[in-house]
Amino acid sequence: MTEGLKITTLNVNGIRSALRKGLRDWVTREQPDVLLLQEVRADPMPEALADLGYAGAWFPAQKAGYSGVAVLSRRPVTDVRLGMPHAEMDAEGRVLSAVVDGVRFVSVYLPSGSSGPERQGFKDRMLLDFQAWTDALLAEGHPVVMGGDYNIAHRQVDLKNWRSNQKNSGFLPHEREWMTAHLASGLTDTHRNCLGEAAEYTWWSNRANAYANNVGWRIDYLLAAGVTVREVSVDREARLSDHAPLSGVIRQEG
Amino acid sequence: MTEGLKITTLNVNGIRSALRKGLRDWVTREQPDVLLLQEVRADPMPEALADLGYAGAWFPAQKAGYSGVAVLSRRPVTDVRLGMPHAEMDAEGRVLSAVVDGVRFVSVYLPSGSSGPERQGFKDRMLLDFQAWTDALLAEGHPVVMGGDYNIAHRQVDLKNWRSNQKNSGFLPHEREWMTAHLASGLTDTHRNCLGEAAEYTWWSNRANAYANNVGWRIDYLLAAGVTVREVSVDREARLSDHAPLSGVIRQEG
DNA sequence: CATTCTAAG
DNA sequence: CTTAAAATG
Repeated sequence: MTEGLKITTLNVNGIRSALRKGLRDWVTREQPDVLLLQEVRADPMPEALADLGYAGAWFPAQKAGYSGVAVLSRRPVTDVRLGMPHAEMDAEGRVLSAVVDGVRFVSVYLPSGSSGPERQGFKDRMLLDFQAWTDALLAEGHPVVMGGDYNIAHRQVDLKNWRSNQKNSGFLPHEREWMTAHLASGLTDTHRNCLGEAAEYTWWSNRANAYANNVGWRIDYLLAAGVTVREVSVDREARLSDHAPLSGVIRQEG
Repeated sequence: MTEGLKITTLNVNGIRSALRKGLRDWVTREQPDVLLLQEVRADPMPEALADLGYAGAWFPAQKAGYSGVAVLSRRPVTDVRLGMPHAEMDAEGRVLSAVVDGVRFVSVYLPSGSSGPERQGFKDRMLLDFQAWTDALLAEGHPVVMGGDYNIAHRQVDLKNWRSNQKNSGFLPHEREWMTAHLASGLTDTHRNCLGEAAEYTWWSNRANAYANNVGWRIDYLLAAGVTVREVSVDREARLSDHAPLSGVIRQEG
């Protein structure tokens, strides 16, 4: 039974750092049933949540200390899938999925393109491949919850300074159009669905005083197909990394 | 006039780390006239002591973040000499000297051999070259004060566990013999001279609880030729790095 | 600005 | 165990 299943997605920016900053306490308090983590950056990832009852799968990058995603769950996990059928992206540990209670949970970490044209090109190629992979996944007809760091703000309300960022990676027109098409392929933006225009940012740069001034971006998403996610919330106060945990609860359709 | 000149030698294990740990406060309190620093590990070294009145010379390693020695002084510094006339060691920034008040002050950082045979071989070659350089320096007939991290404990009293370290770099028989010959070439071990068998350790490993258990080594020296150094002391409580500052005061001969 | 990994001690 | 730098975000 998926009714009432609580789910959280979080870019931890280093699992060890997030543990230092209180991830264990946060998990103990919030009691998510499924955790979708990105940018784990530790191989092997410390099994620091095992004693809290979480098991699941890691998919690290080939390069040590870089990228990597995880799906952790307090309920049995089956049918783990590491990566997409595409060597280029899979070397960086960016897509991992597993089934819990009949729902396939996907942890995804799309690349940043902000370090230069080469990485933007990589990001653009991954957008194409990830959409193809998503299309095939949705065609299977099973419920899907997809969470992660997309490194894309969809609309103007999804970042503080949209005007000055129109030429910056993360808010480029073709990235925003990709996100529109991604959602149109059959995924609900549950955060927008629950909170509408009041949607909150999920990431703040470490530079300057971005967090204090709430100069943020909404680049983390909780998307759903064939299942409903309610009570979506962003824990802005958590400070477990430069991203905020994004959580929701699975409810029966209708 | 060199009478009363206060001198300190210290392996800072990263000048920035030592600054974080209170090097500025320590210098303000102790008021050394000449500072001989080793393992500066920053290029360019922050000029963090300039406003306290210290100027002098740096000799960094070619490799960033590695080794490097400095001579800093509150009195005018002349005749700076970078390295020895030997390319192999000078790439690692291990010997630097300068004249203050007619005395040549040498900051020396002999290599560690503990990481393997290759580095022990390098250390052994440097022992030969450094002794030849020292012989030539002493032959000039001017007063010399030489301070630094020799990475050699001379006698059994100079380390806590001499028995178990007889086959470890830093207490190898040929290293100890080299130190005996080094002193015999005309240098006084001012620390032993002042404190005798009560000589204190100057370095404690970061591993285990070496400092708390005083499992240390005396591997830093303040040596003198043609000039007398009195009131030699080790500031075990300073905790500016894994080494303790070793200080003394220059007094007139006799 | 913050992270992890590396080489080195 | 600790450091500084490198790469990366």
